[in-house]
Amino acid sequence: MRKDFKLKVFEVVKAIPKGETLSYKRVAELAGRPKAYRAVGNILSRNYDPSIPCHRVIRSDEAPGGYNRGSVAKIRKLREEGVNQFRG
DNA sequence: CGTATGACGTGCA
DNA sequence: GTGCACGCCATAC
Repeated sequence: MRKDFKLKVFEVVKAIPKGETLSYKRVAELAGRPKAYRAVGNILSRNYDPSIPCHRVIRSDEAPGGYNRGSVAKIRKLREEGVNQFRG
């Protein structure tokens, strides 16, 4: 069911280890819909959850993408965790 | 139920 | 290297 995709996305995103980052496409693949990276960002956006490290999810271009709290906060958090500049 | 949107990704000029 | 347009999927209203 498509709904599982959402739950899966949350599981995957929540499974992201500190200091690591996954691209929306990567998450979509792990979630089971390699072509639903579009929905991944959509889900995180429409369903922002404080228990989900969605800030560890970035674009495939190493770009921070967006963030409900502001892209700046996203980058800031990543740097705080150890991600120097999305360049691993 | 049906329509429109979006925190994306890839190709081409 | 940069900018524009299309496609693809699920969610929310």
